This record gives sequence, structure tokens and C-alpha cells, in this order.
Amino acid sequence: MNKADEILSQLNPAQQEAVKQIEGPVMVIAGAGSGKTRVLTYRIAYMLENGIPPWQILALTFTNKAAGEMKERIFKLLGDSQAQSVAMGTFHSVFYRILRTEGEKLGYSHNLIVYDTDDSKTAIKNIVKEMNLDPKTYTPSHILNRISAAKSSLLSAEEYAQNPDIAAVDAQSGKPHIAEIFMRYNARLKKSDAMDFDDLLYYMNILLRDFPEMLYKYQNRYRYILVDEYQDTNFAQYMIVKKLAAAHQNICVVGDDAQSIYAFRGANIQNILNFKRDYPKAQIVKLEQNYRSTQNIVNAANALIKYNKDQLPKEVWTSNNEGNKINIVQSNTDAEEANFIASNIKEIQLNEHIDNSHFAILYRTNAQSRALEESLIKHHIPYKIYAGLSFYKRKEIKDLLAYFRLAINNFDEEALRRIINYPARGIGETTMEKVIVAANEQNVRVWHVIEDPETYLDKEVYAPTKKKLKEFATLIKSYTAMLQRSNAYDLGLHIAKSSGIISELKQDISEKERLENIEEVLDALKQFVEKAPETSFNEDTGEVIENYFPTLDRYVESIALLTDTEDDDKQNFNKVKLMTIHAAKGLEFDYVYITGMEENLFPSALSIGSRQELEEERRLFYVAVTRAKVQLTLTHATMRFKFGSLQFSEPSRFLSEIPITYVNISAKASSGRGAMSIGGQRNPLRSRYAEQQEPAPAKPAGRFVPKQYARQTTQKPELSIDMAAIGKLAKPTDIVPKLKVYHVKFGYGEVINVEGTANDLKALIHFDSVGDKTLLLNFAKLIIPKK
DNA sequence: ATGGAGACCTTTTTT
DNA sequence: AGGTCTCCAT
Repeated sequence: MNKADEILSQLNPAQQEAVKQIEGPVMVIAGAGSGKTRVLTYRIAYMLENGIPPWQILALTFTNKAAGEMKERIFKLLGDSQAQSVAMGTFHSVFYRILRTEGEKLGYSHNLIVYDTDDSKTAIKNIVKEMNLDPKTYTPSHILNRISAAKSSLLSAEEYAQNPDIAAVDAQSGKPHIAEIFMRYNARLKKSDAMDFDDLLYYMNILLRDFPEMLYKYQNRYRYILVDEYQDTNFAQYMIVKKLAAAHQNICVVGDDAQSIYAFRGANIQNILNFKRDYPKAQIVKLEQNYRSTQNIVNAANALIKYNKDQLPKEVWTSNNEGNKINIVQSNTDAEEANFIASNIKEIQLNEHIDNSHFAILYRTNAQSRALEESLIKHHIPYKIYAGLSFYKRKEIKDLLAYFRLAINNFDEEALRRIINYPARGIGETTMEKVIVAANEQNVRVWHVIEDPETYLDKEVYAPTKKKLKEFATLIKSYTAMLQRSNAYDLGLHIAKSSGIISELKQDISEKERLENIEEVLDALKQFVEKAPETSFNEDTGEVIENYFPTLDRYVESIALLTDTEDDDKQNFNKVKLMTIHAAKGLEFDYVYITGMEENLFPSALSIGSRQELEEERRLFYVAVTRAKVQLTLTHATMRFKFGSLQFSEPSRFLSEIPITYVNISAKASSGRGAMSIGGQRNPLRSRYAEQQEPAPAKPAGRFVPKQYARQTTQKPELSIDMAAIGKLAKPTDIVPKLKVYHVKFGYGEVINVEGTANDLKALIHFDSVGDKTLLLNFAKLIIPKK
């Protein structure tokens, strides 16, 4: 049996169908636990086994984790390094890389940096202040939401400003100046040579829309496209995928409409519901067999999701055991709820010898983790909280990274403002305000004012202060000068020391943890340097780059879109896992606790205003329920601390949507009352909820209608050089010593030597104009000239 | 310019 | 409850 057949033999018939159909559009509707990741990875492996070059495959995911997992599994499957050449990553990271390469066309440099949400909010906050608007009305998060929604719908700031419907919504909410903030915010990002998360998708669209040669280039590079979690794509992502796939139509999307939980940030469930309309020839495969959970869990999940109107019909089933009933446990307070869970975990472990790592506690909001944490500590149960405050969002890390960023890109205004007075060097608010006013009035960058204060600042700023500004600029410039000479670790260490960050933290014993975090970054830098490959290659020209040097800017690029430290399985393998339900998507655990099953918490009070929002909450519940393999426990409390005060809460309506045959309801014993018996045929929670149900208030419509994208791009763009006139494109195997060749960038040359095998052929070529170059033949589009 | 005390506001979910 | 912001004293 050959390897391709071997791959297929490990799949069920529906999965095989999804894997085998390499050409043409395919949509895989993958029910929870039906082996979605398996299908994706096996499909890529199958493609590779069928001779498709790895670099023609583009696999897009939503999280770094999903991308990493896929890579690892393909590696295990094929046992060679082919997986390394597959372009696999999050939408944001893949397009960031492309935009760094091509960004000059849009007026950005190769140093293009990414602003995270914090940077964006700070920038907006400052703009609101500069415009003398009321910061209580114009909150950064609300404004960023509006801007983000616009960018995700491919609406420019100008279009936003001119759209009367949007103006009406903003005027009605008392915030008529959002459009102007939007414009200033964009200008500011541009001046800083920076993009925010949404820009990465927005400008990728612009690149493909306005530059036909770019569309042509990337359509032909990525001939096979796979998209994971397609139900979570927003309009900007949808359009990129559509454009890239337009030429070859080899697009495979995988998703589950029932697990769409990101509409709040612009995901459009219609993208998956309308796939058949976009690609009429599409083959649709449904994966309906659940391999993960017990029958009780699968049946309960099926039953509750039926309350939703918007969905593709499917019936998930399992041949697993019926399993235990789902426990519903009521407690008096959130603290009791937490104690119950901790002691329940202990009890199960005592009886069945189950490792901590097989337990997960899920919640709707991060704020709920505190009470749980306390109980776990009290019960001596090791745990790990996922997300929360991610490593890269910690203050000290952001401070150090701001130094790195500013060294790489002197124009990064957010980084500059963050660190110009940290550690304190006597440059306070007042001075910075004057600097900013001067920069705005004289229409130069803030950096220029700092660099040359005598020219741009008047006598109002005292000479000693000017000197301090200049000294700061000099310090940063000394780092910049070292960028290409020192490796990432040496320079990083130098910056951490000479900037004063380390001594500042050393002064205060209570900052020990922050100091350790700084050391962790330095460790990471060391590893980055040590693990750096010796050679790399340029994807465009195929040129092999010897002595690849691990510089600090390469490090910063590599971590720009990481939200958390890589899952350090070594340390966390024996810990109970705590996370939000959103963070749990795609994961599975034997024992799952879903906490805070209460009205206004789950479903969230903010999401019960419309049917669409409520249905999203229900899908979220569906996701949570289907994480459990063996035992699911739902807990709710009658009283809970909210904003520091104790509040009463009613059981979640979702509890009543699970048919009574699958559940086992009990009150928590510690309150003194015995377990509550299940009375009658009806779920008692149902009637309880029905009594206090109120009509939902109407919500103003604020969502954008995606505009149709005017310029269609199927026409073949003209290349700057007419290749056919020069000769014919050579296959890698055509290249032999002494052959005369033509390269788009390096011109005419002669092959001196060829080495390597199959997909890794390299040639040393002497070019008339640029001398000797080693090229990777799979990437170097060499032409054999006409005689 | 800095730091501390008290008022105040928050809470969805994340690349 | 906890973090952020404002104001006031140094």
C-alpha cells in the first residue's frame, strides 16, 4: 500500500471524500468532535503525497495554536520536513508577512509593525484628548469597535465619513466625531509605519484589488487554499480568500456553522451558509459522526442547538457509550460553586485515578476565574489559567518590546510615548504635550522633534529638557545602529540593561516577578538566536541566503502576532485547565465543568437584546458542551459577586433547553439541604425561567452592510516583463550546468553547478550583472532564453 | 515632576 | 474587587 492509500485507510468514508477531492471547491461541514483537524491535516498530507509542492499550499487558521498543531501533525504523518514549506498560519500572520514584503506599494516600509489592541486604544485615547472631546463619551473601546467593524467590512475612513447611515448612527449615539477620530487614527498609524490587526486584512485586500500583478503573483503561488473555522471569517477575510482562489478554484473550507462564536467581532456566518452560492460547483461533505463524547452529551448538544433558527441541517451522532448523565449543580454563591468543583475533582481523582490535565473548568467571562482559583489553591489542585493576561500584554514586557520596536522603527509613536519617560528621565506630561503640539503644528513626526528639539521647540521648553529629549533620541539611535551588527540576544540584553529597565525593577523587591518576566524574554531571545537556521531563502527570487543572521527585528516580527507564550506542555501537563469558552474552542477534555450558568452571565446580559445575539450565545454553549468527552457538569449559583457586590441570579435559560432525560439535577450538599430530586417529567428550571421572562428590548441597528467590491480581478494583469518574448519557463529539472538562463530580477547568467534532490534542488549561477547567486530552483522562476 | 490617596468605573468573548 | 484616573501635596 502506498502512502496516499495508507492515509486514506485511516479515515471514515466521509472524511475520505473530504481528503480526496483536491481539485475544485470543497466545503466540509464538520460537526463537533467529528475529526475536523484530522481531515485538514490528512488532506494536506495527501496533497503532498500526490506531488503537490508544499509551497503552493496555503492553510489559514484563526489561532497560532491551530496552525502549530496542524504543522506538528503533518510532520508526524509524513516524517519529513515538507510541512515546513507549507504556508500555514493565522490570517493575520500570513498577511503580515506578505505586507512587510509588498508594503512599499501602499506606502509602508519593510519595518512595518503591528499595533495590538492596547496600542490602538492608547492612540485613540490620545487623539480624543488632542481633539478636546469628552473621554467619557468617546471611550477607546467603543471607538475602536466602530473602526474595527468598518475595516472588517472594507470600509475606508473616508467612506465611513461620507456614509449617511453611519453618520446617523454615530450622531444618535451622541458621538458625531468618530469619523474624524477614525481619519486621525489612520493618519497616525501611517506616520508610525504601523498597522492594527484589522489593517492587516484591510490592506491585504487593497493590495490584491489595486495591484493586479500582486493578485497574479499570489494566486499563482498559492494554488491550493485551505481555510479552517470558515464560519468565523469576516468580510475582509472572506474577500481575500475569494480573490486568491479565483484563478485556480482549489479552495477547501472547513467549519461548523453551529460553532460560529465570533460574530461580535465581525465574523459573518453567511460566509459558510452561502458557500454553495459563491462556488456553485462546490462539493459539500458533512462529517456527522462524533468520536469525542458520550451519547448523552451529543444528544444534549443536538437538542439545545435546535433552538437556533440560523443553521445548516445536520445530525451529529456517535457510536460511543451512553455515558453518565449531565450534572446540573446549584450552589448558593460563586465561592461555593468553586468549592464544589474543586472537591468534585478531588473525589473523581480519588475514585478513578484521573490526571489533573483531563479536567477543564470553563466560564463565560475571565472575571469568573478568581473564585475558582482560590478554591483550587485551597484544595491543593495544580491549575493553569489560559489567556487571562497574556504574557506579551504584561506591562514590563510591553515596555521592553517598545524599546525594541522603537529601535527598529524610530517612527513608532506609541512605543515612543510609552518609554520616553520609563524609566523616569524627567520628561513628563507637560513636555510631551508641547512636543506633540509642535509636531502637529509643524507637520513633522514626533520623533523628529525629539531628535532635534532646538529646531522644533520654542523657548517655552527649557534647554535642560531639550537636552534630555535629545539624549533619549541618541540612546535609541545607538540601538538602531546596532540592529544589523548584533544578534537579537546581545542587543536585547544590552537594551534591557542600558535603558535602565533592569535596574529600575531590581530596586523594588516587589517587582521580582516582572524582573523574571524580563529574563524570560531574554531567554526567548537566546533561544531564537540559537535555533536560527543557517540558511534561508527569498521566496520571491529563490535566492539562498547564507549566514542568515537572527537580528532583533526578525525576532520582533516573529512574535508580533503571538498572543500568548507557546503552550509549555512540559510544565502544564498535570494541571487542571481554566479558560473562557471562547478559548476552549477546538479543545477537548474528559471532565468539563461549565460554570456560571445564570441569566445575564450566560447568556450575557449584553447579548440578549436580539435573536441573533442570543443564538450566538447558544452556539457558545453548544461549543462548551461539546468539549466534554466523558462527564459534563453545569453549575450555577443563586448569588454571585459582581462589581464587588453580591447579586442574585436566576438559572440560565440554557439549562432548561437540555431535555430532562440527559440530566441529573442536584443542589449542592454543603448548604445543609439534601440533594434536590428531579420532579415530574419537565425540567423544573424551565418553568422557573418562563415566569420571569420579559420581552427583549429593541436594539438599534449599527452593523455595516458590506459593500460590493467593485473592481473584479479576473483579467490577466500585465507583468512588467513579457517572459514569453524572452524564452520558456524552465522546470527545476531542466537546469543543468553550462545552461544559459534568464532570471526576472538578476538578468542573464550561466549555470555553474546544481546540487540537492527532488524538491530541494539548488543551483549556483553566475549572473552577468550581479555575479554568483545560489538559487532554490523551485522558487527561482528561471527562463531558458530563445536562441 | 512625581507619588500617594481617594473617586470611579468596569465586565463579554480575541487575532 | 481590582485597576485606572484625578487631584493634591511635595
